[in-house]
Amino acid sequence: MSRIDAPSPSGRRSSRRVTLADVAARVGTSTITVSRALRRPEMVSPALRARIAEAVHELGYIPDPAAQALASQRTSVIGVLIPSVTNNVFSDVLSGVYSAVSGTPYKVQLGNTRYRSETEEELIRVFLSQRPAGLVVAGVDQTPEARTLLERAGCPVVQIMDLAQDPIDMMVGFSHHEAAQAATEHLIAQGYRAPAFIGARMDPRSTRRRAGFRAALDAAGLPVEGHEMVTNDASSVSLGGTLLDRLLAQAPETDAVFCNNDDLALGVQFAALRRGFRIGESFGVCGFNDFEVNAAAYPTLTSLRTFRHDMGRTAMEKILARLDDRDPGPRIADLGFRLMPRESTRRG
Amino acid sequence: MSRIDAPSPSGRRSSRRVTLADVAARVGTSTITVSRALRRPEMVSPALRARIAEAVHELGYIPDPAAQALASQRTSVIGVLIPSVTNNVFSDVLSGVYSAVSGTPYKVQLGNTRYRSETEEELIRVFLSQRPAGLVVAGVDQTPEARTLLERAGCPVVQIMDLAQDPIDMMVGFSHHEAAQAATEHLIAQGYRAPAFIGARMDPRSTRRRAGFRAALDAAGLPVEGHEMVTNDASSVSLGGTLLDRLLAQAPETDAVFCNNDDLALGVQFAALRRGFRIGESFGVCGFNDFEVNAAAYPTLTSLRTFRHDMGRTAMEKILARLDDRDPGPRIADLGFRLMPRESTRRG
DNA sequence: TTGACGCATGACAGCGCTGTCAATAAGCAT
DNA sequence: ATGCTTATTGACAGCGCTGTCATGCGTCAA
Repeated sequence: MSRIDAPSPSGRRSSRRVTLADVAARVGTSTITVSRALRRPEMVSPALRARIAEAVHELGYIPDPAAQALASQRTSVIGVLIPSVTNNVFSDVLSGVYSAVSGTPYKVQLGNTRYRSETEEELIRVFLSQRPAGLVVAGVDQTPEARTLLERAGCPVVQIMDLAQDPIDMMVGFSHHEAAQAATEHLIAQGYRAPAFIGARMDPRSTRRRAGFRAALDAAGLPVEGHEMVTNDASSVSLGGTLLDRLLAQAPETDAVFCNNDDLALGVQFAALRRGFRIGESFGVCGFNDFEVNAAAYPTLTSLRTFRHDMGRTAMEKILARLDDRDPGPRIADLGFRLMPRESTRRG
Repeated sequence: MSRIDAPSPSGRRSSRRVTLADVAARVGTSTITVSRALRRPEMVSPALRARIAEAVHELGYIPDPAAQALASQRTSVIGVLIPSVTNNVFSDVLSGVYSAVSGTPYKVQLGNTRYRSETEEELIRVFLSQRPAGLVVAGVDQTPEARTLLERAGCPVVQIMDLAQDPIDMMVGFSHHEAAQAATEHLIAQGYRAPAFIGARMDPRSTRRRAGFRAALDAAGLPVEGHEMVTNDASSVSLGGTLLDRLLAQAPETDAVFCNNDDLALGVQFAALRRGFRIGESFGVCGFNDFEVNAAAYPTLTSLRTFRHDMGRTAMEKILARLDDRDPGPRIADLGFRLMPRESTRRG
């Protein structure tokens, strides 16, 4: 009984898988040559290569990733660790990731850290056990253990969404501190004299944004004390309104709000409309990220545009470049940000 | 030279992987017993099991998924095929998927079909080549080839987001036709006499929603002709405003709009505020899905709530139940919908 | 006491592929 | 013609794990 005719041991599948051996038998060559024809075509003569390609097509051969991984000690899986799948920020990043990876033989595997570093560390272990081709992690604030694991990963690693001086390997992000500072300076420049900060889900990046807000107030000689309203709860539009209520109870003189993100800013704006505030004139609102809704909102909502899609795409392109032995560019890529002034801070 | 001491052939990794053999050697048992202790603990005596667990912990053993997959002809990967990673509808579904899968040994692998059935079919082939433990696909409108592939997949398959009479295997969704009809009936019941439909990204589910809209108008004896404004472009908030402009140019008598989704509805509402319409009174707006923003919007936005998180979670629970030989419940799960009447259709 | 039975454990092969090294043919300068 | 390099192909083993079947041992009814 030849190996090829043997039924699968478990009998779970009715149709036996088409293997390299089947293709090789059809062409009359060896399995290793078929393998090479598929993975490193330049090593196989054009004539043989064509016959192999034909047989592959006729038989509908698809490589078994598990066997490839086991034999080669590498996979085509690129792991992406993000804190949330519902946060629009990360869906944009993901769309960039997928746009870069589509058309390549690599696959994305997502890990949801839920904003918890223990979960992140655990997921890193799980991913590494798969010998991934590359890894993308959100943020620069990994635990020391996680950092060590990643440094020894033996594959390209990109930290995204933030910047720091000591990349594990590569980094694609922007300065949250500077971006928030620029936003706050805009409020001050527009003449608002009592700007406040509203924040939810105070992760490390949000904390840096608050620091940028404080730096701008300090530089302008404006008081910070009492002009912040933050929570660690998950962000939402309605929470923006809630936090505005609390803020105004605490600091009624507030004439502008810089929000951690656009959801909160939208919620603030809806609540301000209810209160009859003249948004943009006596009351300024600025968001963060600049989602598509901002330009359509009533009034249109000032924000700090971040390049989330580009971050995902660039991170993945750097990994792919390294895997292909091409130049991945600078270790640290600062994608910057851009102030988008709109009606909500127009000042008449 | 013992096998265990042999250097890895490629030398790519500095630290050799901890294998089952290492654990077995430490405990003084065989690899197969260690394997069983981990996968089917009831087959191993408690005493041995405890010593194995200790050795696993001390050595930091993590199984190699590729080797497991190759030997057992099954993986712990559950594939999820969705049309978009940025559409909030699918991020909610995903969060449900991840909530069900977290804590289990299964991993989610995402496929982005980009609303194209050829891409979907190709991804199904790629996923099947990995022998997934289960598969989740969006919609019920697979190509005949895709259907055949999925029927022969040899693993649990769940179609989500929609309902039909002939599930490939299992189905979790709701009736888009009935939901849209209910929304339109609400507009009519509130006294709007010239309701229109606005839609973008007219995929099969959107098309069924339009059919529901038409059915409601027909039943009420109201004209459909000229009261629809649709596009196949991707949906966005600003597009809602654009489509409203076009609609009003075509049918100025329009006194209410039922939108394909909440993004469009929000855009319609913003544009209507700009035009000075009295939203909810002389001009009604109704969305679809009921995102969190709706309840906070100004005015609050009527919508049809769908249970997206639950769809993802239920689909995954059904797969996990089948994998554990538990009862997955009915083949077809109708999660329904719920009208959420708010200010935007209040009628004074 | 004996045979049947179930439980716990082990030996062995092989999943489908690729790394390594060997073999052969072809090309080329001397 | 000779020796050497380059291009093309193949043989073989083994990646780390699990399915299958075999073995040993204690239990229990007859």
